[in-house]
Amino acid sequence: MINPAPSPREQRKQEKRQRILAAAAQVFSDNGFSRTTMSHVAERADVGKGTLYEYFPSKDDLYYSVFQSLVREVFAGLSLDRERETAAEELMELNVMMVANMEGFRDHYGLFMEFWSASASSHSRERFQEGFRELYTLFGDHVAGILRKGVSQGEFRDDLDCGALAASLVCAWDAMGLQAWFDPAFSPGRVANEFMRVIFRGINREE
Amino acid sequence: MINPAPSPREQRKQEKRQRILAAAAQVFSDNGFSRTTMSHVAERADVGKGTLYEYFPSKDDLYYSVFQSLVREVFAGLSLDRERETAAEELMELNVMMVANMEGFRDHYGLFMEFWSASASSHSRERFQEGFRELYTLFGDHVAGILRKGVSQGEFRDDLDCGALAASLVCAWDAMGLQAWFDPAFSPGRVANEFMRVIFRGINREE
DNA sequence: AAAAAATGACCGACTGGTCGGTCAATATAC
DNA sequence: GTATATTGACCGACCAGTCGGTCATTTTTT
Repeated sequence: MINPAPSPREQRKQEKRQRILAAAAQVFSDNGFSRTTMSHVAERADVGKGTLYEYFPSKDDLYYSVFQSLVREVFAGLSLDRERETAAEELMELNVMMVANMEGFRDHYGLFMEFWSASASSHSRERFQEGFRELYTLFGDHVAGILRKGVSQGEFRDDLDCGALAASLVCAWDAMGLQAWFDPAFSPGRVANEFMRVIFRGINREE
Repeated sequence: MINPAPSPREQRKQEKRQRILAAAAQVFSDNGFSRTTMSHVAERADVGKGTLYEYFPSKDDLYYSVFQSLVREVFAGLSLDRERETAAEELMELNVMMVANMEGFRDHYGLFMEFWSASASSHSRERFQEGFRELYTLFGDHVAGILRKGVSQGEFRDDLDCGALAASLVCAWDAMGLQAWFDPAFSPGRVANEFMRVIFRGINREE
């Protein structure tokens, strides 16, 4: 153990922090950044307004913390370490996880949208941009890695631009989630599957 | 002539309306909705604050008008009516136009992001959602139409789910623009071309 | 064609309300 | 009893939207 021992005091503090974070996520998600007030968050978290400021220095910081915790949650929902025999299997499994994630995070898409737009114009846009860039490059690199593995194992054609293709896959998945949020009739599962079918036919080496 | 004659007064009014709209687009784009003040817009448009309210009933309305005018501009940048011999040609030409649009609108992506998020949580989310849905279904239907044409002409495989595939193409293009905005190193041209190459291999009937 | 009258575009000081953040008072933990 | 945590009343910066008044332009009158 590196961490000595969480004093009960410290522990309660962490719990309260989490409670505030959860309440904030909820309220931000329902009302958007500028229409949520700190009092509202406090009420939802069942603490006094002043207490919020014991845990987070400002509204902006609270917002950013919600962002961070959601990003972490997204990563947690994706297990990127499971290795499979073939690259195709890995890619397919990734697709399944993405679709599951899209459906699981449907409620949070409003939040994500605002985070995007925060990274465009918010007061603390740099932090958000940085966070997103990290997310995308990490994920994109992972996908590119799978593609390269497939190429070197002779599963996929060897004339692929793996970096570019990985980027476009990430884009497509990303935007499907967005569409699904927009349009209740949109079925990410159906669209993603048809999409992957075509992609596979496009990248597989013909025998 | 149906329109009788634009009195010089009326004409100047229209011009000023445009000037305000342009200034507002600029300021909203730079600062985001909630951080732009009407005074700021007025200053940028070089009119008095009260004048704004002669042309637009409220800040929300002004914002929505900027949205509308930008959507119109996007459509104008796309010529969807040009017919080509083959569906493949049409699709490729669409790709070229999309890439051109991504590059042309790079400066406006910040605005678009906020519009998205406005359609999530803004006070007038219904209007924005409606606008976006219209945009996407129109465009998606167009792409689906091209795919169906290709199928019936025997260019493309006949087992395609054209609706789903069209939706995923639209998603991919959409998100590429977004990525390009995020990451200056991202080359939409390169990514989109590689992407289309794979897609074509995936949808073409093998001989 | 010149003067008078009418119009409506234009303006910015002002108001009413909102909300992030503070801090003195209070409660709780140890 | 002291330290730590919590609270909500309070402050003041900020801003959308209003309104009474000004003035350039157009229309009507003479």
